[in-house]
Amino acid sequence: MKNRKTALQHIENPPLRERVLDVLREAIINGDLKPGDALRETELSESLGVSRAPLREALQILSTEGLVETVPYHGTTVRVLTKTDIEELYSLRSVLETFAVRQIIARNPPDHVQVLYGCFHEMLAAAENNDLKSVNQIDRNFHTTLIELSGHSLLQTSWNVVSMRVRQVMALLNRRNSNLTQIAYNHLPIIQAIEATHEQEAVRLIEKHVAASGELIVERWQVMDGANGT
Amino acid sequence: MKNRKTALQHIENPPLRERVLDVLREAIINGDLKPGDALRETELSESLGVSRAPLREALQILSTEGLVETVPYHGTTVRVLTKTDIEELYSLRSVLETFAVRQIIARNPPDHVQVLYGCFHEMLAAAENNDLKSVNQIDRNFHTTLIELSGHSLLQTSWNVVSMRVRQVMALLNRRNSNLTQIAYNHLPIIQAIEATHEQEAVRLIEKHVAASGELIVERWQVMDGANGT
DNA sequence: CCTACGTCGATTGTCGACATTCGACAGACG
DNA sequence: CGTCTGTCGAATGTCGACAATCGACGTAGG
Repeated sequence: MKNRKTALQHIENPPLRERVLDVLREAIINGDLKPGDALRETELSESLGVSRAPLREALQILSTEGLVETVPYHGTTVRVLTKTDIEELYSLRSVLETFAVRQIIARNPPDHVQVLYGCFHEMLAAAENNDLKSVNQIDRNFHTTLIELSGHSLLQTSWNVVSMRVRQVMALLNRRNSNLTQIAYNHLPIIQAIEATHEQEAVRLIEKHVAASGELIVERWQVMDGANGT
Repeated sequence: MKNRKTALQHIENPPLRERVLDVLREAIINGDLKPGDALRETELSESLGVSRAPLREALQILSTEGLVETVPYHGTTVRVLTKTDIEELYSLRSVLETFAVRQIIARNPPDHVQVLYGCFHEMLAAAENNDLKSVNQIDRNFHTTLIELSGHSLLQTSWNVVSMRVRQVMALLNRRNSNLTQIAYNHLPIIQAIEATHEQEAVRLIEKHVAASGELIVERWQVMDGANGT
């Protein structure tokens, strides 16, 4: 029985709370649950077919992740995003990704750039097929990979929170009619700068990349938010 | 009844889970609960005099905060800190504080430096009284104030996690026999650089300040960890 | 008609009991 | 004697029911 070659897939048995958590997170991130929506415990637990206990635990986690807002004795709602929230989101994202890039260059590990090039080529292929959904997914994957390659687990934890909120924002305003191939090629110089271990250049490019993305979002947000504010 | 002048204190009525959370957090941060200690639900709920439901919710939150580690069906333990954890902790802390300082200088709001000077003078007074406990508390307060003054609520959220772990580490190796007055004066140039809006200088000083603090901790950690590792 | 109070309903908070999981020990088998 | 298997116990996971809380509505009083 020892050292069996055929690596059988490990069977997971996650507690209910994990399943519930994933379902709710996806729903929020995909925009099925929109900001401001009330998450009533009784209602949700019935429609999910679980009791309130694991549901509440899932909501707790979502709350600390910042995807929902819980007011004691008053319930839980999907977090409403303001313009300030988005600005903060992208500015912190820039800080974290910048740090990741610096770490990658400092550790300069072997064949890590290859993984990034792999992402790039995938993205390019998807872009040429005009496959918006895939491009978005690979784009996320690229940035998450950047964080992972830093080898900094605490950074990764912080990133998860930021990353999920970015996904939520993106889902609420899916970038249509953009030049996908252009988006893909935007990532190339970043990879090259990392490969060449040009820290300053890489940092500059990442900051520009994230800032551009953020400004695009904030711009569209203004339109969506409509006529509130001065 | 309207516009009553005497500002009566608002009476809080936090759910049990909040109380439990605070108690456990304090216990971990203060070192009453040491890394590796098992947090058995039945045991804890009885000694705290609450049922397992609010206790579990508190543990969930501590888990996402990274203070404890929960393995499904196996229980919760106080997170064990490795040397790598501490290095990561202080490197991320440096990134976040640096960002905060840049934000403060960029927004350059009125009389914010005064608050920092206030912290400094308090710390100096405590240091001259050789009051280690107060110095530590004011030191924490100084850095938290720095984050708050950035006006970046998302940064504040991320900071909380880092901050609590730093407290935990500090409690496990309380810095004895240090020159308290020296510690206090270390903060002065940072405030001055912020006041003069010298961004580069301020960033440099903060990085140095945090790095020095981190190295001191890691050094002592080596000793405590004893004879494990090569 | 307006204000202030009391009541109601809906929702969250808390509890104790039961079900499930998993490691560890002990015993049977080769 | 070593290995495998079955059982047991202690812990977590889940559930349904009850209690506490708070806003909103309706009503009595001025």
